Amino acid sequence: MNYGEARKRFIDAWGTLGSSWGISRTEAQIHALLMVSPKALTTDDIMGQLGISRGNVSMGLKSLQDWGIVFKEFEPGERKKFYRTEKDVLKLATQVAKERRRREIEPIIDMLSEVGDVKDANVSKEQLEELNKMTAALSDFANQSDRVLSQFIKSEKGWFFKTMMKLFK
Amino acid sequence: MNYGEARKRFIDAWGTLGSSWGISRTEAQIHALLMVSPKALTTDDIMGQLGISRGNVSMGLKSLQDWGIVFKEFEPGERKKFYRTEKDVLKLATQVAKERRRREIEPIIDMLSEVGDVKDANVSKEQLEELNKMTAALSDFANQSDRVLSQFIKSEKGWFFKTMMKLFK
DNA sequence: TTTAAATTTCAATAATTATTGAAAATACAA
DNA sequence: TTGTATTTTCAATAATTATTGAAATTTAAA
Repeated sequence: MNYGEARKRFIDAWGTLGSSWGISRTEAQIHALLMVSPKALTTDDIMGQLGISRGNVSMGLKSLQDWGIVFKEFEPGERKKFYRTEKDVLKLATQVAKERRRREIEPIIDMLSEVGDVKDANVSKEQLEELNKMTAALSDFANQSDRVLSQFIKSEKGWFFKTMMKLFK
Repeated sequence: MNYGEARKRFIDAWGTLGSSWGISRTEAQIHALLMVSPKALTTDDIMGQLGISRGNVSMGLKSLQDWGIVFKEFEPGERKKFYRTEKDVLKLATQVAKERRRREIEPIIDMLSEVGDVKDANVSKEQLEELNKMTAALSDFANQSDRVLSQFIKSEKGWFFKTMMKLFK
C-alpha cells in the first residue's frame, strides 16, 4: 500500500472511531491528520488536506484543545498559529480517560447521591426496593470505576501495562 | 425525594449517559426502565411509561438484545412477550465491554494491519516515518487494550476489582 | 496607533439520525 | 387450519447535529 492510500485509510478509520469516544468525525480526522504530520500544521493546512471549511476547522481545533490533546504553538516570525497533538498514545488515552471521567462519571455519581434513599408510601415496597437497589449498585460501580480510573490517570507511563502484563502472564 | 421524581431522574440520567457508550437516548431509557422494574415488562408497558411509539420500542428492544443486555421471555398463558434486563452491574459492564471490543477495537486492528508498513518513493522520509510510527504505536496499543479487555471479560465476578483494589492498596 | 492578516463566531443550511404510525409479517389460541 | 393479538418493518417526517461562509473580532507587524 502506498503512502497516500495508507494515510487516507488511517484518517478515515480514526474519524469513524472518534464517535465512539465522544468526538465528532471531523474532530477525529483533524486529530488523525495531526498524528501523522511530522510538523505542526496551520488552519489552512488542515482545511486544504481535509477539504473542510475554515469555521469547521476552527471549531474542531477548539474542541480538541478542550479535550487537552491538541496544543497551539507560536512560531517566531510567523503570524499564523500552528497546531500539534500529543503523539504518545498512552498519554493520549490517559488524557481522554481523564476528560471522560469528568464529563460522564462525575455527573452520574452526583445524580445517584441526589436520588439517594427513596421513601414513599404510595408505591409498592417491591418497586421502592428495586429502585434503591439499582441506585446503590450503580453508585458502588461508578465509585469503583472512578477510583480505578483515577489511579490509571495518576500512574506514569508504562506502569499500567507492565503491571497488567505481569498479572496476565 | 419521592419515588416518582427519583425514578424520573434515574431514567433521564441513564438516557443522557447512553450516548457515551454508543446507545441512543431512547434505548438507554428503555434499559433504565427495565433496570428499576421488579418484573419483566411488555412493549405496551414501556410505550406507556416512556411515552414513545410502538415502533420505537420495538427497535430499541431489538438493539438492546443485540447488545446482549436485554432478554425476551415467554410467560405461559400470555400472548405478549416480556422483556427483562441483566441487573448485575458488573455483568452489564462486562457485556458492553465485550460488544464494544467487537465493534470498535477489532476493525481498528484490522485497518492497522492492512495499512502495514508503507514504502513510497514519492514522499519525504520524514512523512513516511511519521505514518509508520503512528500506525505501529496504535497497533501496539490496540492489541494491548484488546488483551486486557479479553481477560477482563473472561474474569469472573469480583476478580477484577479485588485484584485492582489489592494493586492500588 | 493603523492596517491587514488571522481567527472566531454564528445564523443559515445541509446532512444525519431518531421517531412515528400504519401496513405487513408473525405467532399462537381455539 | 382460521382469526386475532402481537410484533416488526419501513417510508415519511421530525428532531438533532454538523458544516459552511461571511461578518465581527482579535492579533500582531509596521
